[in-house]
Amino acid sequence: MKKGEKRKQDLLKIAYDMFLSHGYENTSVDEIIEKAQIAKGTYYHYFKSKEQMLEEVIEMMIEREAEAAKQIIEMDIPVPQKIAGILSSVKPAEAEMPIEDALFHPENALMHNKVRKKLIDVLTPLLSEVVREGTEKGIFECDNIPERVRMLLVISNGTFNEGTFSERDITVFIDTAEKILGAEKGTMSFIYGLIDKSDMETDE
Amino acid sequence: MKKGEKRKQDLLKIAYDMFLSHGYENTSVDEIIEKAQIAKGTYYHYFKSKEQMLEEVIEMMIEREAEAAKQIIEMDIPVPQKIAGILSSVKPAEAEMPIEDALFHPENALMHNKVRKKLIDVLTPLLSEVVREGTEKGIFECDNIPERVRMLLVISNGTFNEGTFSERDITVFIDTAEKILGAEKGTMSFIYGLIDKSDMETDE
DNA sequence: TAAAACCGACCGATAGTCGGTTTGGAGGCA
DNA sequence: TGCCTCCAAACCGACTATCGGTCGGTTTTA
Repeated sequence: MKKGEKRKQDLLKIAYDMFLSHGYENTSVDEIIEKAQIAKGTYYHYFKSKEQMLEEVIEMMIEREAEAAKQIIEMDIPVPQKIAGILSSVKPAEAEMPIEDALFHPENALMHNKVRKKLIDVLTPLLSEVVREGTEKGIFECDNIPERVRMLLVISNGTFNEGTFSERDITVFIDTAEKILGAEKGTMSFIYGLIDKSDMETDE
Repeated sequence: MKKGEKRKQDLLKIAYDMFLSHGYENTSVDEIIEKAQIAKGTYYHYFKSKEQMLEEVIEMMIEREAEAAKQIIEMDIPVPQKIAGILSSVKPAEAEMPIEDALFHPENALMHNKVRKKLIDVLTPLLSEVVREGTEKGIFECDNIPERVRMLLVISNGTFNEGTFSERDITVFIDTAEKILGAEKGTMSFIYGLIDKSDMETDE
């Protein structure tokens, strides 16, 4: 890696950490260059704007998530499990990350949304391939697979990523997923056990 | 209405127009007070910050949408039509508004998302009541109505409000809606005719 | 020796502050 | 009723701090 390339990666890493811990809006370019020990001019030698830097940071995040998804696909596990695994990428499950937590603070809605939107775009084709595999094995029966998959991702995202959710939400989600993909009732019910109950409502 | 209250409403109206036409981020407080012919201090007498003003503007928008939804519910039309009508509130249909158009410009992602998130919260109970009515009439058959309704709103929002969508998306949405609510196949297919094709992909 | 990397003073715009002035209406009083 | 007092709400605009971004120039590197 060339000298400049290394520096750029360092800057991205620093920004990545700061954006997540304090939010994009609350992180100033001055703070970034101060932590990186470089001058303003150097920063703008590598990035044409703060927002363009955000795009690259998001790119980094997406690539990681996509890589994780691809690994799940390669695994020798039942198709429904693969789907559940990838679905967990959109929603922060029991994964190792304090990363995602910060993403939910109201402060950085901008980054939050850019990430999720792109993530859905990236995951749709990957997950579609898995579903197609499932139809061949007779587990699912449906047409328009990419559209259905995207819909699942949108639901998962919109249901489990916005604040809290209830046990019923999980039940309904499983039911809906089965119906969208044309699966036997109960095929996906194991998902219930995978959901991270920590941010679930306890009452009602 | 007291003097001050009137002024505040005027300011909100001005901000509402400007936020929609130029975006929240691209509208400065200076521009607002210039158009309103008041001083900086006066502005901050009514709003503690620009963002807090945005909250109030959004509140205004939500109330209007909710009011429109309530009117649809009161109407003497078949239950599925009511649902389609309210669903159209989340998604800009052939309605009279140049309003919504501006909401989609990438510039004001912030406002866009705040509005949609809140709108879903407000519409969920209203639409749930309609669906309950539908179950009584035997049109739908499902449990956990609020959760299912919210899911429908999330899908509608995530599918038809993010950039472009295809004819297949509509087909799949209708199919999914019927399955989520436990309706006969074809019950909701008239939705197809309601979708504003103007922002639909033409190719593929 | 040229390009890439780097520097930091400077700039314009912007959200928000602050100390002070004006206004209008409620209450006291003749 | 008419007038005065007084206080809070309404209003003012100069000022500040911060921030993203620019620019002309210097140093490093291959």
